[in-house]
Amino acid sequence: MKLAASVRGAAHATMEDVARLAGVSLKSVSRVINAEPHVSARLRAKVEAAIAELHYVPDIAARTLAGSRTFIIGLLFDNPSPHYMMNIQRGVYDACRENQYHLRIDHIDTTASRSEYEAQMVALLNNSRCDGFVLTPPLTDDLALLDFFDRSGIRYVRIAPATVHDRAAGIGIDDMAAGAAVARHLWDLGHRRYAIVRGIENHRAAARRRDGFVAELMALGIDTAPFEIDGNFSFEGGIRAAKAILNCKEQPSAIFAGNDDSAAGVMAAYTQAGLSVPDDISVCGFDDSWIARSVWPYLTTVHQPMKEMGREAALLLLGRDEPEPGLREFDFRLVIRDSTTCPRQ
Amino acid sequence: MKLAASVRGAAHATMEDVARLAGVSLKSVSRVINAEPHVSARLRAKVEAAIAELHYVPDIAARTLAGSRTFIIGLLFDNPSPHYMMNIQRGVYDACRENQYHLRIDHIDTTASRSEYEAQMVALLNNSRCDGFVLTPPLTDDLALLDFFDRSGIRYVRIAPATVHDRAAGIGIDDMAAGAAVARHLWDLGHRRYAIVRGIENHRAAARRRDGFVAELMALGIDTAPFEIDGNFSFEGGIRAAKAILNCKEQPSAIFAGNDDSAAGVMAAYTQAGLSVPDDISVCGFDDSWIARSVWPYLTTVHQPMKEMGREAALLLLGRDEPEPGLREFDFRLVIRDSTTCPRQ
DNA sequence: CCGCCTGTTGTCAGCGCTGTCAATGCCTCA
DNA sequence: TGAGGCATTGACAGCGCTGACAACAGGCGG
Repeated sequence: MKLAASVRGAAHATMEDVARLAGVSLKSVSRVINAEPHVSARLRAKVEAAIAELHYVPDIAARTLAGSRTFIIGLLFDNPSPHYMMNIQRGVYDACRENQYHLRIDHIDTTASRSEYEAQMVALLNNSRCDGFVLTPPLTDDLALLDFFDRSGIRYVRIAPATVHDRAAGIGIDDMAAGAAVARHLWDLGHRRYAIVRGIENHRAAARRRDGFVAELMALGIDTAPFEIDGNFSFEGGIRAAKAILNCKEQPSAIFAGNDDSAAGVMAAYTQAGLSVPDDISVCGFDDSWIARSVWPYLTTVHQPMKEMGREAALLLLGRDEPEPGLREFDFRLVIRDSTTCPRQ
Repeated sequence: MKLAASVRGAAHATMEDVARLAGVSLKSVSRVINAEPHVSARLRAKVEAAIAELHYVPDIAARTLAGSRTFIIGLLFDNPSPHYMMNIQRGVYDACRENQYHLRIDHIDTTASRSEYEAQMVALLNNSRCDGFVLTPPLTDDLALLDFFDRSGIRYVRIAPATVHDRAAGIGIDDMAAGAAVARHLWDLGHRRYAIVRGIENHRAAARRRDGFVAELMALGIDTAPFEIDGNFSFEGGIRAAKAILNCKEQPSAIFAGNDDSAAGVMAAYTQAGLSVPDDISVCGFDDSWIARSVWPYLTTVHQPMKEMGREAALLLLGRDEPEPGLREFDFRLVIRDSTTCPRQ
């Protein structure tokens, strides 16, 4: 019975089995598997037929040992929002699995002292080598880390890079435009007084969204600059920020938060203060993460295809050759739900 | 410079280097690394000194290829709550990393038809072998899956098993007692009318919490059985459940939800209906996941040390020998926050 | 004093694949 | 027609480790 056979560790087919069946050399099978050049169509066809017939799957351990690749991709993060990371992780993970790669997840603490920071990087590499790293914000724009990787000859792909796009491959959305889209949505609703809840300090992409938001507002003809305050990308940070906003003399009618977690915190604080979202205050988040639909009212936010972005990042690293530098831009989408509406008269 | 040397893929020390430095055979080094018996203390000390001096780290690929272990642990899930999974994953992941193991995450759809279901299991194993699986609910109590693993001679550890504890190792809390603790908390607050928002149907541990909750209420002398309705462990499910509860003739003053996500949904629906949590309705969740502190009011819930449980599960699988059957019980903790209070007069 | 047993250490052949280098066949151009 | 060049294929030596088995030492009873 097939099932039983495939299950009990019963002799998986090896490359040698394939070579024998196809009547070619071991090396030729290897060439086909690795899509190397200089392989005739006829040979390739024979080998592929044999592979299919035997259900052959290459052994990663042997490939790693013999070759120079590790078949591991690293995902590096230092982001307080688990929702955000989870979506990216899912995409990276899927791409890895489909290609017989493993995923390694590592945390780097960017707030550590300089020397501790370097120690973390060295430990990262000593611990176990990998074929490339996917960098998420704020690591994406951490020049020290990029320098370190460049010096070490280690490949990486940056998610949501805000600076030096010519430096390795990047995946992102047009953050300025996304911020502008939020501004237009709120402006069209009739809002004229705004507050901004910022992200974490070194998250450059979040800063660009804020810039796009403000620039669009200026273009639209706003008369008072938005009140700005840090929100730390967290629910607690959002609560603190909202309390600060509630203490302002001039109350805004709309708030743009750096991510969904802090937006949820803002909504909670307003609700707690006896005010209604969206009737008393419109709130807009960013990311369209899980939490955007785990709060009431459902959050108006900007959807980023995080999973697809993570997937693309991994795919770039999977190839044998250095991914082209430059930014791969994905589409964002303003998702209008229940947390934004027209301001009270 | 040390850093540069360790970084540029510069000849990692191999077992042979260690053997030479320690003046012993290759095999002896291998024995020390694998903690095999029949190694004298003196030899072990020499080898360990050499390992430390060379910063030697065994090569997983070589170990996998030569030996019978894969150094991969699989985490299997089919749970709609990402928060829950994330915490477990973190624990499993940490344990793997510390021990130079890899983590593989796989999804099994338990709602698929019987034949599709079997196909999923076979694919699981064909795809890439691993040294053992960590099973999370509802997979934990899926007898078909357990049978399949037993037949295939594959090791596994069950998280939150509700049945057949003698069948392989299990990790969990005393779910009956946890449900009872919630009952007592609500009862002491003065509540006498309850509703229960159930989890997903095949999640046996959730059913046991519900049983413990009801049993304790009976013991305490409740006169009306709680109204029960499914909540699907999701925010949306919680909203639907709350709407159904709001349609009841007899309104409860307290609701016990199967997990935090559905509890958050319940709170949102009540708030939306113009009612106040906790003044009009007390709500208690389960798990103490991220969302419990990402909603307002902060959720009263039961804390399970999910990360530690995941960690322990992985550790059991890491050893060379079959983990002892039986349940390892962890402590839960009722976390009283803001979503529960005394009922209105 | 010998043989046997237990505990300890070593030898060696691969695990399944890739990189290097060599061999082969075929085409082009002089 | 022959030399040179390129495309295609193959032979073979490991990668770093473990499993099977051999070898050796010291302690014991007879």
